[in-house]
Parts: sequence; structure tokens; C-alpha cells
Amino acid sequence: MLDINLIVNNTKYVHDALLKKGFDVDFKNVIELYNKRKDLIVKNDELKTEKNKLSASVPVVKKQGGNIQEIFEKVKDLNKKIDEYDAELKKVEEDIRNFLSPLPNMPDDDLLPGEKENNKVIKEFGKKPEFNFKAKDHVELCESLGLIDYERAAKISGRGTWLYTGLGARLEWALLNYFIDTHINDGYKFILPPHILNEESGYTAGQFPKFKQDVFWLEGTEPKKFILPTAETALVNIHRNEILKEENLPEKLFAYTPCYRCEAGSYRTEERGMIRGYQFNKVEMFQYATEKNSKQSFEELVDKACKLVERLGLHFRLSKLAAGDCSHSMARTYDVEVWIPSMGIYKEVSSASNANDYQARRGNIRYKDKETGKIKYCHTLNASGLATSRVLPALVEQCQNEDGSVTIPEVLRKYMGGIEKIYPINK
RNA sequence: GGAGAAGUACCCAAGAGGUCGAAGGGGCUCCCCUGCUAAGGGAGUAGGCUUGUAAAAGGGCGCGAGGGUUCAAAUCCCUCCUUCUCCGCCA
Repeated sequence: MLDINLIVNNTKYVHDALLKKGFDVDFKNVIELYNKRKDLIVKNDELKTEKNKLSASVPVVKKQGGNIQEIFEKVKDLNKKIDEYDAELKKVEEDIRNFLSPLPNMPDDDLLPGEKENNKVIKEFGKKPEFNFKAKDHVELCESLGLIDYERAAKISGRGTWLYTGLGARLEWALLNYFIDTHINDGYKFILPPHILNEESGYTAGQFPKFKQDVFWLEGTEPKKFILPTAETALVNIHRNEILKEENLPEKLFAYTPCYRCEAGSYRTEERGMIRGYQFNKVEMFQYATEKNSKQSFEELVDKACKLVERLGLHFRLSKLAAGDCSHSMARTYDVEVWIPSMGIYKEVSSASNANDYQARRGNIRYKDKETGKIKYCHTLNASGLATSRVLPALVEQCQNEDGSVTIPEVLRKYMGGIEKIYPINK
């Protein structure tokens, strides 16, 4: 949620910022509503003051034997007007909210406007692996190594799903354990949240109203509930409607959950295998920060995401996204993109973002400033750390050998009983 | 799923229609006393949103949430949420 005061006082700035995200917003109406709201409050409060005074005088007048009925009538008249103002005020505030809530976050000043074409690669890590044999793609490799069973997954669930089998499941679990252990060592608190969330949680995260179509809704729940599309949705809501202490910030969390997404009609032929699915595993990092330290938190999250991939020995790059390619709720996003040799492209394995106070405003998540004692909105940040469904394909493809085997990265071996290589199974 | 009980400030808790922003503790801050500690004594400290203003003063709203009754609601009524206890059902 954007700050209405900023919109009123600095309209052009906000307008131009949103323009970078491709939103040309006319604020004239909200500003009018905003002024109308103030006007109503002032007038209404005057009436309420009068009413309160009259009401409070009743016991006194009664004692003195004065005319109470007269006061009752006066207050009744006042109440009529107050009710009218209250109703009008409620409507105006609802209108303001309805206007603001679908608007995206403002991008940070240093972001380039526009979409993907303006993303900038900041850094490349490692080198593209060169194969002096015919390299296989991950779908073929996973099948020949017995890691993934797509056909039976389709049978029991449907397309867009897969079954980790045997060493495939162990490899997946090893990745998750590797991520989890790393975060614990870095002092992040491990959270296992519920996967079924209420609608307000989606709203606070900024995913609703925009992405209501993209999550799975449960039937028969009242009030309505949905299955989380990312652990971020749960994590950002932990402190909803709370005032945190500055000395406890930044609060660093991480969670493991599967992510459930409708992704309706988004399949492309290139996205075979597990590049895009209805359910994938992800470890998510999250920080509640102050406005002062959120930049530092962001750097830390980006660095952590990079290190995770780096220690797997994979070739990848880090990109700074242009304003229009940042998530709806985010002021700034860097993507960690891993090289998928068969596709000849880089695919996102981590998206590190700073929402600034956008989500905090929606969820009323605040902290008390130690020095001034003032209440301020938190900054919220998240970064995948990491999503396995892109890492595993990259890993098997980048680490494949001529004999069809795949070498397990060093850091994962302790989670896999010391296995160094996975060999093709004989059918 | 059924039946009960409860939700008041940082915490515990009083309050049962009018002067209640809300007693009393605890905590916290400062001071005194004791060689130090434990203990004791004194004083202070009550949130948040909003309006208003140069800043203030002042005002409005807040006792789980939302409605209602009333001239007047923490207090009465309704709905919902949450927590606890008991019973049932089920992995």
C-alpha cells in the first residue's frame, strides 16, 4: 500500500515512480477524496464534542432538577447528523482504500524503467560448462538416472507435477537440508508455517487482489482459505498488526514449504520437466527490518542466495531487475539465475526483494524507533534460498558426465550418505 | 462436530449503564536507606489511530472484531474471531 500522504504531498514523484512500472495513474480523484475525508472528520468531530458535552451534563442537570428531556432531544438531533457523516466517511475511506490497494509498490529511484529488456546483469559466477559429448537435458537425465517419474505423477495427479523417486528424492532432500543448515548457521530462525492461509494474509503480502486467480482456493471453507504460493505469504503475516521493538530488528527468518501455484495457461514448450509446476519446494528467507537497515538486509539476502548456488559449483548470474519486471509489491528485486544448458538460458532460482514499507502498510506491521519513540512501518524483505525445482535441473545438466552419470556437488554429499555420483539405471 | 468459560493497557487484574483513559498490583524510570546483595521506603510512568497546529494546546475514536439498544455502553443485546475445559469423531 502506498502512503496517501506522500501521494497528496508529492504527487508527481509517485506518479513518475509508478510510470516506471508501467502504471500511468491519475491521482486527482483520491486527492479529492482525501481532502473530503479530512473535511468530514473535522465537521463530525465538532458535532461529537457537542454531543459528549451534553451527555456528560445529564447526571448534573438531573441532580439540580433541570430539564433532561430537552438535552435528550438535542442529542438525538445531533446523532442524526453524526450518523450521516459517519456513513459518508466510511464510504470515502473505503473508496480511498479501493483505489490504493491494487496499485503496485514504487520502484527504488535507481531502477531503470521498463520490462525484462532493461534488466541488468550485475555479475556472473563460474563458467558455462562445455561438453565434448552430446549433453542431455534434465528431463532425460532425471529419467535415465531414476530420479523423477513424470508419467506416474501425471497418473496420480495430472500434468505439471512430478514424483521424486529414490535418489531423486534424496537429492531433493539433500538440497533442502543444505539450504536449511546454511541458514541456521547464519543465525536465521527456522519456521514451518501452515500452508493454508486466510485471505487477509494474501492481501498483506500484496498478492491480492492482483493474483487471486493464481493460487489454489479451498472449497467449503468459510471464511475462504487458500494454499500458499510461497512461504513469503506466511512469513510476512507473522507480525501483522504488531508493533515490534527496534532492538529486535532485523528479525531474520526462513521457512521451508512447498509452493502451490495455479500458473494457469502459462506452460511453454520450452518449460518441460520441473521448470514450471503446480507444486515445487522452496526454502524462503525473510527479514523484518527498519527503514535504516533494510538496504543492508537486502545486500545480505542477495549475498546469501548467491553463495548457496556458488557452493554447489553451478554457473549462474545475478541480475538487477528493471522496475517493470519487479514483483508487484516490491521496490527492488535482484534475480539469481542459474544456467540451464539444454535450454541455453538462465532461469531464476532466487528472487531477492525489498518491499520497503509497502507490505508493512498493508499488514500494519510497525516498530518503535528507539531514539525518537515514534512508531514507524517496518521494511520487509524476502529472498528464495532457494527454489529446488530450478536448481535440480541445472545441477544434473551442469554436472553430467559423458557416461551419463551425474556428479553430486561436494556440499551435498554428506546429506546423501557420501554418494559422489549417480549412474544411469538399467531398464 | 457438541457443551460450557473467558478475552480490559507491557503482564496480572478490578469494573456490572453516566465525572472511566479506566482502581489495585507487578514491571519500568528516578530518588532514599542499608558496607555490597536480598529486602524496604518515596516519587514518577499508561497505548494506538486520527484531527488540529509553525510547534503546542485542544478535539474525536479506542476495553478481541463488527453491528445494535440507549440521551449516555468496558458494562445490556446480536453476529463473528481467538483461547481454555469437557464430550464426540478421526488420522
